[in-house]
Amino acid sequence: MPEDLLTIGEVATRAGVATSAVRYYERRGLLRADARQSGQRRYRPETLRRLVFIGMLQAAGLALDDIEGILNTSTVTEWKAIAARRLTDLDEKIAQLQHAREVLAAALFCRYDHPATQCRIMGAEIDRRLAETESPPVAWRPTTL
Amino acid sequence: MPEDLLTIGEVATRAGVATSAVRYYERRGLLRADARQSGQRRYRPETLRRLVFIGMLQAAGLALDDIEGILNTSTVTEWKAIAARRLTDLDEKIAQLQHAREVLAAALFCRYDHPATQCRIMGAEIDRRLAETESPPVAWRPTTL
DNA sequence: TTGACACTTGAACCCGAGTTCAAGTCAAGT
DNA sequence: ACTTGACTTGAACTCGGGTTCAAGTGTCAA
Repeated sequence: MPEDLLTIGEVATRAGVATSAVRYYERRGLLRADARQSGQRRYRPETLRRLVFIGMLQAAGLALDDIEGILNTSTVTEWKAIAARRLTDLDEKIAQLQHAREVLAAALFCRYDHPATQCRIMGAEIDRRLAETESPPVAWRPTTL
Repeated sequence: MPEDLLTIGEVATRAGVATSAVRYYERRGLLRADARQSGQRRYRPETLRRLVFIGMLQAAGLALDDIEGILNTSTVTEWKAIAARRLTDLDEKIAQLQHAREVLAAALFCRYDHPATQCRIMGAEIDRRLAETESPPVAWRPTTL
C-alpha cells in the first residue's frame, strides 16, 4: 500500500476546506477519491492540487458547474471558452465593485450627516442611476427617503 | 389624493427590481409603503430613491441586514461605522478578484493545453497557495490532477 | 473488550435573497 | 354583468454551496 496517500481530513485541511466540502465536490463530479482503505477515501497529492485549483477558480467567481466543465471537458478550446466567458464577467464585476467602492468611500467624507440617504454624494449617484434607466427624473430635495 | 404617488409596479420598474423584491424589502424593514389606496401600496418619489439607494449598497456587496442598519440607525457615526467596515471588505474582495483575474487571464495564454490543470501558470499559483498554508510542499509533476 | 477517534452513508437542514403560487380584491372598460 | 389587469396576502418553493445529523464501521491503544 503506497503511504503517500492522504486521508480526507488531510486533503481538506491542507486545501483549507471542510471535509464535508470535499465529499460534496465528489457528489458534484469535480473530484474522485483515488482509493479506499477499509471504506475510507484516500487521495493522491495531485488530488490535493486539484482541490486547490477548484478553490482558485471559485475565488475567481466561477460556479461549481463551470469548474466541473473546465475540469471535465476534453478539448483545450472548450475549457478556454468557459474561462474566457468568465473572465469577461469578472472584469465587469471588478469594474462595478470599483465604482461602488468610490461611491462608498466618498460617502464616508460626506458631512450632510444623518441619515445616510441625505448624503449628497449618494444623492448624486442615485440621480445618475435613475437617469440611466431613462425614467423621467425625480426632483432632488433633502427629504428623508 | 396626491397623484404623485407611485404604484409598486412603477417604483419597481423604475428602480430596476421586481415587485416581489419590493415587498420582500418591506418585510425585511428596509422600506415602508407611504400610503394605501384600496389596499394597494403607494410610494412617494423619495421612496423610489430609497429603493435605488438599497440597490447601490447591494451592488457594493452589503447584505440586506447591513443596509437595514444603515437606513435605520439614528446616528451618523453608526452608519459610517457599518459603511467603513464594508469598505474594508470591499477593498479586500476587489484585490482578490484582481488577482484571480490575472491568473485566469494568464491561463488563457498558457499552451500546455489540456487539461486545464496542466497549465503551468495555474500550477505555479497552486504551489503558491499550498505553500501559503505552511503545509509541506507537494512536488510538481505534469500529471493529471 | 472497551473506549476513543476518524471516518462512512443518505437525508435533512441552513443561509440569503428573493420568486412563485393559490386564492382573493378592486377599478376600469365594454 | 363580465372580463381584464394590476394588485393583495401568507406560505411554500428555488438556488448555490455547502453543513449537520443519526446510525454505523474500522483501527488502534490501554
